[in-house]
Amino acid sequence: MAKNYDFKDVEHKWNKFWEEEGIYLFDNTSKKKTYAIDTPPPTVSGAMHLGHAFSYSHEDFIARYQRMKQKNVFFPFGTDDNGLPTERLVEKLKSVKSTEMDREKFVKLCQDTVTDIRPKFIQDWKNIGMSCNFNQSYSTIDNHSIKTSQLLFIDLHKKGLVYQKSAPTMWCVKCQTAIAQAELEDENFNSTFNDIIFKVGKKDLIIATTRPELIPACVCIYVNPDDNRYKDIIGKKAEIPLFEYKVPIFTDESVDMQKGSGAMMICSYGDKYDVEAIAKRKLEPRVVIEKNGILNHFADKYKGMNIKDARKAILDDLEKHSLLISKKPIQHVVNVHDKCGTEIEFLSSKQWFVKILENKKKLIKSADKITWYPEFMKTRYVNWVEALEWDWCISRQRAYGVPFPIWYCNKCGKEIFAEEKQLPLFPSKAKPLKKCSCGSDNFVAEQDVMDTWATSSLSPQIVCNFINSEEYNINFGNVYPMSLRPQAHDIIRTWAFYTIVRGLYHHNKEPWENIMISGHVLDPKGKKMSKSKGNVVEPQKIVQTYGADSLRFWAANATLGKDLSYKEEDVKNALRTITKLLNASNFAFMHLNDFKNKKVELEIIDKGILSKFNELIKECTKSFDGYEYSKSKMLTEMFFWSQVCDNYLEIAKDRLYNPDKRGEDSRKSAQYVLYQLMLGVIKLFAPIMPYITEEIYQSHFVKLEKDKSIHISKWPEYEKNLKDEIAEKTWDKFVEILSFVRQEKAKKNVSLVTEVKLIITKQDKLLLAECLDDLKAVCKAKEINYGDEVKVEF
RNA sequence: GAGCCUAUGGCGCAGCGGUAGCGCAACACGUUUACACCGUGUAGGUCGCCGGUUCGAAUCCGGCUGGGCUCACCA
Repeated sequence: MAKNYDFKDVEHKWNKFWEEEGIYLFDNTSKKKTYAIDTPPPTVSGAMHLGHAFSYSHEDFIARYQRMKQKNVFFPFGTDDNGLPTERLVEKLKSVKSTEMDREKFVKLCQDTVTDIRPKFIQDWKNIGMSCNFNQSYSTIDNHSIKTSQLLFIDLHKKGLVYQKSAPTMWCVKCQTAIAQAELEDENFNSTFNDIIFKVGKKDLIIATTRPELIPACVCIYVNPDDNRYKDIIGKKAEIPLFEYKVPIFTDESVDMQKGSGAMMICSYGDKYDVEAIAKRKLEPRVVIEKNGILNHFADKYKGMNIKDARKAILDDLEKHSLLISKKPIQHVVNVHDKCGTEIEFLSSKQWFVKILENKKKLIKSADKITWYPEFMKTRYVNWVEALEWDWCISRQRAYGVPFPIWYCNKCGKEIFAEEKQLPLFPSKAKPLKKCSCGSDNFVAEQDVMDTWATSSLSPQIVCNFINSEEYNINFGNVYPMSLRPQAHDIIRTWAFYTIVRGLYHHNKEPWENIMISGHVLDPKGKKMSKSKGNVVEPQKIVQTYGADSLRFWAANATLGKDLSYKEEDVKNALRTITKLLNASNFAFMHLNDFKNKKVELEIIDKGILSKFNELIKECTKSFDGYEYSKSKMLTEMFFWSQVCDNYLEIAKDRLYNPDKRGEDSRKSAQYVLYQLMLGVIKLFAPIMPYITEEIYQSHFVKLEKDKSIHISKWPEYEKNLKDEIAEKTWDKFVEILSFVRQEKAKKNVSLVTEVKLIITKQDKLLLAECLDDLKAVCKAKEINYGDEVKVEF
């Protein structure tokens, strides 16, 4: 059987069984304690990647462990399938451009596409053995989620925690939407640092810039008040090269005299510094870049060019007019949009913001009310919150997302919020229930949609059924706050942070008791996996080749929060353990035909290993309770391999095969221990390797155990009265002598079945008095004699 | 520039105050009635460097160096 273990068949068989039998269903009528997991909804794409397989395995270990601890595990599954990532996916799959399409048609296309690919995408999660409540799966754009998101947006408004403001905001000219600080990424670019001549009267004022295309956006010049070079021009006006208008020259202490020429142009808007300077001086901005990245009338003859072309044209013209002194090549780091890699701009636009900055302290305090695994990840959260400089911009000028439940009065401009009974709502297809206070009933719908994070940050409210829709039948207050948020570390600043914000703002309570952070998967050399490097490993291929248990067994090697290098060898190794489990249980049940699970008088050596196994249970339970599944896995693996297989099975053989010689009682004792050890080991492995453990459980144990599946059976419990120090000591000494004999035989290059004479000390004899027959048999000793030291004679 | 993590046999990792462990790889031997997808054994590390605390440090503290992640700067 072992040789032909067909994991594909086995995995398929048990997946079907679990689903049909409803093994993982969440029972909301149960009196058991609930353990609720705030599962990350993965962004729908073509396929699951290895990083997903890695961290979702980790959370499934915990879910399965808690289920075996007889908790009522609530383990919902959702997908995140709207917003920019989805739009980009649809554009790619369908070869369309949202900006060139009718919005309604594009939205429909998005819905259809996602509906189409979602089942196959979710199948990847089922294939790695996730024990989620797939029957209760949600999407962040289904009606339930839209309603939750809109209702809680209105709640934010009622509480004064959200505001609309027209201000310079971070903007992506490619995606043509505002973005939030959390969506910034750094990228290194080659550029030039250009020294350009501005005229002040007849004098030359040199200004260094990397962004010459923003010269027509310049509204003033800054120099440091202590900078002697520029004392004489302060208060005068500088003439803008090529564009022939003048701007004032101000002093400001924030100017770094060492940088560039010490004089800088303030443009609308080059960066956050510009935004602040223009606001501080109350200057009239000249916003030269339009939302699509094209320069406007402020750019005169460069109007209609994109940023890159304008930069080149302006530099060329400056050079022609001898206004460009130098063009030094530099490499500098620029903020780009994480979704498309485009350099971000600052454009003035009207956006919705959730207040963050005024509540930083409270948000930081929240970190202490949640237990972080591992603890140092809390620091990342705290650092991020401390460093925040912008409120959370949640509006996006995109097509496919949760709409804002808002209209504006065409007469007086007042904003009208939808009423709760209207939700979920598409404002363009509905009207406010009442007239505007100005008497008008002419409204225009808000066109923007919400950022996906504005909805996925409500995953606890969505899955715990805050709004009480029929699709979910969970009482919110009973499940919220949830027990655990599992996620990877890259989204602490987004998902974890935003979920905490929403928890505090809506319920004045942190959303979960615990948060468990996984690391990332690296390639065998410890480098990030990326398509461009060609070092990407697909989890479904691993599942095909080595099985889901092997993939999971490998993933269980990772300690929390730490990255792990992927090595195929390690996955292969998992298969070894699976085979070993099969062989060992086959051996055990060869000898358990007549076994009735009844307690019998145990031999001392059997008491010894049971006592040790009892300690293992204690350690594994402790590890799992602290989310250290890797420790539990390692300890179980070591115990199974070296104590159970290498030693106990060998020791027990004589009694199992020769009851006539050794006595029926000694065989019964071995049977009992064999049964307990094998059952215990597969239970300890069950959260990690659900298929092979179920296979063994169902082929052998289910006859005597009452549980329908190992995954709802009881996690082994530490039993105080099994502790037997003398028996353990006996076991240790026994194994020590056995190892010594093996060593001696290896030295002589003889087979382990070679018969020998064994000499042990009188002290050892005392300790081993009750198991000398076992020792004799397993060492193939013709006789055991006593001397001053342990010896083997051939 | 700042914060966090990290440095342990060839490789991947555990250990986190009591004189180094696991898996892979290597080597030798062994077919032994669960298993050659095997067994037994051997070899291989003064735990990055310097200092401190301690009876005692891979383990705690400080500094340095290297690696990684994150944030900031970005005229």
